[in-house]
Amino acid sequence: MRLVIARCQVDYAGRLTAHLPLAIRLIMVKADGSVLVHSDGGSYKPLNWMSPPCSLNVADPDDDAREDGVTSVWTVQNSKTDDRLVISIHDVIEDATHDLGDDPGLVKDGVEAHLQRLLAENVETFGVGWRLVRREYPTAIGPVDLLCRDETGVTVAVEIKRRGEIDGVEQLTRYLDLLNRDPQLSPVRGVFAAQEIKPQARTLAVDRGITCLTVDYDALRGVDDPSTRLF
Amino acid sequence: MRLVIARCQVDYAGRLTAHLPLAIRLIMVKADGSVLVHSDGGSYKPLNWMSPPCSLNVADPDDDAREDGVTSVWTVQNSKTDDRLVISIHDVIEDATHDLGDDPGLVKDGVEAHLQRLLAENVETFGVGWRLVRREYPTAIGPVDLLCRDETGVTVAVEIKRRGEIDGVEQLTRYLDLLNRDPQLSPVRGVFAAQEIKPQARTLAVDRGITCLTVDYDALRGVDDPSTRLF
DNA sequence: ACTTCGATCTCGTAC
DNA sequence: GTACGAGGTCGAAGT
Repeated sequence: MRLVIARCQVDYAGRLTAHLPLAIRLIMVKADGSVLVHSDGGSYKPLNWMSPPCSLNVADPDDDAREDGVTSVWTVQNSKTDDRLVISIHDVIEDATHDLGDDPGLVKDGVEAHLQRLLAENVETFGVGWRLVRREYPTAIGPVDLLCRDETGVTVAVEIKRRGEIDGVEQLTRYLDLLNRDPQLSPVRGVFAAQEIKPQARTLAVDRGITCLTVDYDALRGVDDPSTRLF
Repeated sequence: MRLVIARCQVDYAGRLTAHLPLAIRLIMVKADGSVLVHSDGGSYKPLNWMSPPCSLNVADPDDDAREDGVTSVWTVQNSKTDDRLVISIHDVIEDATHDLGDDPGLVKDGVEAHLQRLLAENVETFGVGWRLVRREYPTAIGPVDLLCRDETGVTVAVEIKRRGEIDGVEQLTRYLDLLNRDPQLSPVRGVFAAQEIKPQARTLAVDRGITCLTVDYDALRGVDDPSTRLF
């Protein structure tokens, strides 16, 4: 990884065009060739960047640029698209390179996929006698998270979210409209399951006859682990 | 901005939990207190980070950690939420601080707002004889991007997106429901215009009788009067 | 202050 | 490889 602190100007042309006026910034060149331009604020997103695969070319400025104080022009060109980042460097304040080696990568826990897997493996969370028809049941407008049958054999579409908001209720409503057109399945009822359901989403769901279920992720994970089972 | 190259382990606990095994990484501490942990690959997103407002506390490791080789423990705590990032530092390879000053910020061109302006100025893109009634036509549930009349005088509501997805079709549907209640306007038909329309969004739109149109931004900018361009 | 929505979204994952 | 949805999304514009 190469870290350069420099007074520079940056221009991006690709999916849009963007321009950064002259200022001191950090330019990070990663081992895979990607380039990030960071200022000393904001959040994790760089002001400008180029994603891999790309290549960096360093050239001398033309006469006009040299007169403006440019000492070096870095062109970062994406190898697949025609996206291009041009960094006009005026002054280099620091330039250091370090070998970081490979990164073992991030391990995450607690995202929606885990919740869906846990619920698929424990459909009795919804009620005794429930059966899973399939996970990611396909429809023309996208897959339904879980398709189940309840203890009476009625089909149930389950929408799972980490945080239940109105969008999720709308999504489930669309699925129910579509599924209920299929005489093989109809009537289909809906369950909206989330770790946390916003009051507005709950109100809308109930108004549409959709059952809401808040799920305790830690408790559900506990069900999976025999050592923590109560009996 | 402080740049530290260090062999470290990182743990995040907040909206999810995440863990980074021991490796050499770049730790960036920005002037606003935010912290970014980058590896030497991937794209612009850090492996882990803490957004402002937050504070950094440096402490000595406890005995267990010290035996594992930890020399210093950095705790970055968000001031608003209870999100917390814990960086266990084993070896510091470099530690440098630079004053970057304020950044004048990014100037962009080519985003959805520009697409809307271009289409408003070139309604014949939709068909010969079309007229623009107005841009941002106000309704009780928000403004319709473009309200037009087609060559037969029928009112058309146009929803514009850079990338057309299901949300946009839902939005247009709500506008059409509302506009069709107005006897002065009814019948109103819909056009969903985007640089790129996802198959699922297209399916839903067609099912609802909405016309889909993919727009070539560069071609449209080509027919545009150069004097009205941003740059 | 709060909400809504776009984004060079990025990133994972299923098909 | 492509397509789709989630995200510790971030950030800006409008209310």
